[in-house]
Amino acid sequence: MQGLNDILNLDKNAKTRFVKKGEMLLREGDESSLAFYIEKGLLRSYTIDEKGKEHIFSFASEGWIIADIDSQEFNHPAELFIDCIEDSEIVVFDRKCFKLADLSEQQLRENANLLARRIAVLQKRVIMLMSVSAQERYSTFLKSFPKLVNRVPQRMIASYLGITPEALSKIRGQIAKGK
Amino acid sequence: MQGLNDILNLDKNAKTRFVKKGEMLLREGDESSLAFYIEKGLLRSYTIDEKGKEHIFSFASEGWIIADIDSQEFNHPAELFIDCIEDSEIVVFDRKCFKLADLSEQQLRENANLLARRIAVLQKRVIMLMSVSAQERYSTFLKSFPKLVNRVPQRMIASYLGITPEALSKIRGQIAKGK
DNA sequence: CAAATGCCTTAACCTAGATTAAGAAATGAA
DNA sequence: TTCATTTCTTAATCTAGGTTAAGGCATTTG
Repeated sequence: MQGLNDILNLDKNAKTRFVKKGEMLLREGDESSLAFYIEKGLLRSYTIDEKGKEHIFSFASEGWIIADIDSQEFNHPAELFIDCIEDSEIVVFDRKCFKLADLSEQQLRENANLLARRIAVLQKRVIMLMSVSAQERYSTFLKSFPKLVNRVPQRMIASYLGITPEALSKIRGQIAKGK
Repeated sequence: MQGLNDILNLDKNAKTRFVKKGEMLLREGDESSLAFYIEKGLLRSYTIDEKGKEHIFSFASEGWIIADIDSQEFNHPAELFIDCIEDSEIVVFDRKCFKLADLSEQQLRENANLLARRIAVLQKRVIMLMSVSAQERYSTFLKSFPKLVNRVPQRMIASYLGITPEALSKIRGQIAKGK
């Protein structure tokens, strides 16, 4: 994962901000190339469909970056909302800086690393969504993000897994009484 | 999309190969950092689950690159199989070269571009898999890849969409008789 | 503190898509 | 060409997970 120092090198204007639970940092439709490095706390990115239902695309806690890379890369307005699940301390920086001609080789390499890791996560996620049951997806989530489980509300975990809170509750019940 | 010239610059050992329909280029478990640029033809990458069922992760036709970026980035054995849907002409190159210290800034920038675009595709795919019906996913596929529709067998399109061939056939039937 | 709002669970019912099966059409090999 | 194999379709049945609804806990907020 890309660290804070790297970001401060990439964008000299990066600023630390303290944000409150529920505070919205990016809205669908925004023309923004901002990204957020989480110093402390927990954020999420998500879409809202025509029926008003939220679909969580990612969580990001300490040491992670959250942004709408898709729309930024193609200069589209944001598809994702980003807001805070906990009061958080974040570093706000501009991903436009990642494209500037005056980046060093070292910085370019770090950027490529960041992107490659994100691809890895997404590749796994797509394969999971296509091939395994909700129960297995939940088990995998528990193994992959053990520290998030107690910080993220159930309904958001359900949304991340692509199921309803009711379905997750049922699955948890089944696991509790020994499968 | 990264072009052929860029690849030849990145890996001087890149070689053109003519491969037959059905020919397997990468197997799950392989320790390989090969990637394939498609000059002409059509390849696919996919997993096979415990029940022996195939799940297609991606197609790649003229001008595209196909590889198991996840396992390559983390030096894991391959999770994906890659084989040919049509007789194809491809350029085989080694993604290890993308990490070497002597790449030019220009080449690093092209690599970052390639990765960012892949992220964009995957972000859209994850959101689709989580939030829209099989029928809508098929419609989106038709719009996104109109040239592939007649070259890829239905059952593979179904697999890419995360549904069974029977379900896709039913959907096509419904669309044919005016929704 | 109490009221209010959200969060989690349970349970009854419903539906999209899976499974199974079988026949028709296309493809390929000899 | 013929036979065999794979692909596509249709239809009957089944099931994971969605929907709706209602009650019990938490946690905000005044």
